[in-house]
Amino acid sequence: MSTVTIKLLAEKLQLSTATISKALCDSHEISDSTKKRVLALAEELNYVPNAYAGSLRRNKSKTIAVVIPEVADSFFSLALNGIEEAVLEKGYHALIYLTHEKLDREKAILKELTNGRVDGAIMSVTVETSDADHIREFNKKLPVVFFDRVCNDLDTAKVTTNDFECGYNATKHLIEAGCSKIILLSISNNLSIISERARGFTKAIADHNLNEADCRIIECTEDASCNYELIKEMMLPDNRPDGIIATVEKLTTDIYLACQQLDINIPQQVKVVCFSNQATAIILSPSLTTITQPAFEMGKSAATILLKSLRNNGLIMKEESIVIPSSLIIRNSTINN
Amino acid sequence: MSTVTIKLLAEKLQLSTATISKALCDSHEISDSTKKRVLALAEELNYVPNAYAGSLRRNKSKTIAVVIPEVADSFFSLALNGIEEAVLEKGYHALIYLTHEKLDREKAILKELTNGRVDGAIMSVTVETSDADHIREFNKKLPVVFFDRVCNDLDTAKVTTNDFECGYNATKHLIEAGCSKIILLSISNNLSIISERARGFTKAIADHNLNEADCRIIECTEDASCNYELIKEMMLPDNRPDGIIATVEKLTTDIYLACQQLDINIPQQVKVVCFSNQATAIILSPSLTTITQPAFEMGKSAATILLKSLRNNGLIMKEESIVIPSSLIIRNSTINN
DNA sequence: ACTTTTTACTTAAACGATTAAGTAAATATT
DNA sequence: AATATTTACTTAATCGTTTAAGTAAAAAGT
Repeated sequence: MSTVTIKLLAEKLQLSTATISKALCDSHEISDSTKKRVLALAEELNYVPNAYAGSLRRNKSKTIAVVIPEVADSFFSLALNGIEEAVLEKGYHALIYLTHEKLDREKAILKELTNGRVDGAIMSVTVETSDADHIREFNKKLPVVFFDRVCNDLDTAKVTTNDFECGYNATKHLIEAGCSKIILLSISNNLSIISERARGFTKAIADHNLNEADCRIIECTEDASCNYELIKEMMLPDNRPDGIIATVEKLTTDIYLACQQLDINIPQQVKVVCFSNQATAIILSPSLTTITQPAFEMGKSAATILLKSLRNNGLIMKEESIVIPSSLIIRNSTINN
Repeated sequence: MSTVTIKLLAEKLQLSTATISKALCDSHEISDSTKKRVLALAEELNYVPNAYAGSLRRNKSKTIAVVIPEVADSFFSLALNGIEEAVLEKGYHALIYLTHEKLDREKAILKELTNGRVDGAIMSVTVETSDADHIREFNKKLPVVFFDRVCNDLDTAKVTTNDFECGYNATKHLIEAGCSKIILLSISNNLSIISERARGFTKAIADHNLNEADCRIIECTEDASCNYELIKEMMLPDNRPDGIIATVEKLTTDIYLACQQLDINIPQQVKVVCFSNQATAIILSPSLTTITQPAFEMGKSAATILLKSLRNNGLIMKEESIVIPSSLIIRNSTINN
């Protein structure tokens, strides 16, 4: 019942460990008959090479790290599925680390990972990540690919979606549906994705000559109950918006609940569009207009880029960066009457 | 810029590697002054111990595997968060593997993992997993903790929720709300959780003297569009149910859509309860009665049990098994009038 | 003052693989 | 037939740690 190693195989076959090792990777130095004997015994004894012995010797772990804020919303869930698919295809392994939006966690994780445990990382930064020193330090040793929430002052491949355009189009869509007092619910202006969406929002407001004072950007917090109160307050009659854009999925519930509570009709009194990948968008009442991100593809692309670079020299071409467009799916929450 | 190893520290301080190693783990064999010098240099040079060298030597990887079907629905997402929390707390690492409900994948994953890569596994089996030989084989070498979808013929710790009761209570709730033709939407009777829920369903039907011919169990498939058609067909006027219990979250959308399409009113014509952890249940129209599982806690408990066993001898007490109850949250989809 | 114990190290083997370098026998070349 | 090359191995070093066993000097015990 002891573990089956190359050494054991060697003993049983009266060969050296070198021969076994070479036979197993089909080296030309080994005769066909020996290869067959080795393979047969390996099969019989259920030999599985020790993962770490090889990693240590070759300084390659065949493992990548996925460092993301949470896996709670559907974006990261779907992205993780995409990552796993790419990783599986190439025989790699994926370690998962959640930062819970804490910069300190992100730093600690990256520092520990420079010890050979992984060959590279895919990450989406926390809301707190404003400077990129810790990532740059990591990146001196190992390749990094960003997806979705990127760090722009780091020169590496990034997989993003067209956040600026989406911010613009969502706003334009609301304006065309008749909105003139539009609010963008943000969560952090640190975040690349949010600031891009906000830029698109602002530009659309300007391009369409809306009163800029009526179109504000409101920062929400990490605390769901706070957000609910914030949104309710925002919806008080005196300066109520007629359009809302939520930059993150989880605000959907707060918005719908607040409107229910205050007896405000969507879409008649306020139109709503959310950046969201929720499957339930279609069965909400009214069904929710969303900007749906290509989450799965983004995860898969990021992993593919990283793995490709690992096949070469571990150098990542910034030019590998890719923008995969999201789609505005118009449903009843923004349709007139 | 070369990697900082114990050997390098040893050279710089004119000490042996053994001394460095011992100093770093605060061994009593090393003087305080030496320890200080070592720690200081290690800090200065940003020494991080090579993960695999240690793993190889001690035959411990400080890594566990999470083997689950998908990470698409909110149950597994939340569970993964719980697992990550426990793993983080103990300084472990988590590798994630998705089986995509394929038994072959599950087998291949488990086989590869017997090579020292992980110290144990947490798993929730696929719908195809009817016999447990491959898991038993794995379990001969390494500890396994099941959560949610368990294998009952394996003698190890299991973290489950009270599926039987929940099946019973959901059914009872529908009966008390006036339903008499209740349908349970299943996905596979292989699955421990589903068969338990179905047992509860059947018992409640019997206990309340409902006509058993009117209360069927219908198997859905992996294919979402099929399920939609299936549900639509089921809702045709001739033998339409007045109550539906969905054993998995993803069926929610199909049910609501089918009812919208066929202009069937929930809850007046049909009452619906779903096993679901979706945050949006509350804003559906009507809001959805759910059996909400303690997903986060289940994941965390499973990880905690595994890690605890690893601290000891890697032996898992079946007695560590724990059942964490779900809650029936009654909302408008099952309320009369 | 002598032995014993403790302190603070070092030496060297080990974990399980890979691989450069060496070697003896078989085969090919001239 | 003598030399060169190829084949099919083996030996031994290596990756970066940990740890059992060894050791010399200092401290303690008698």
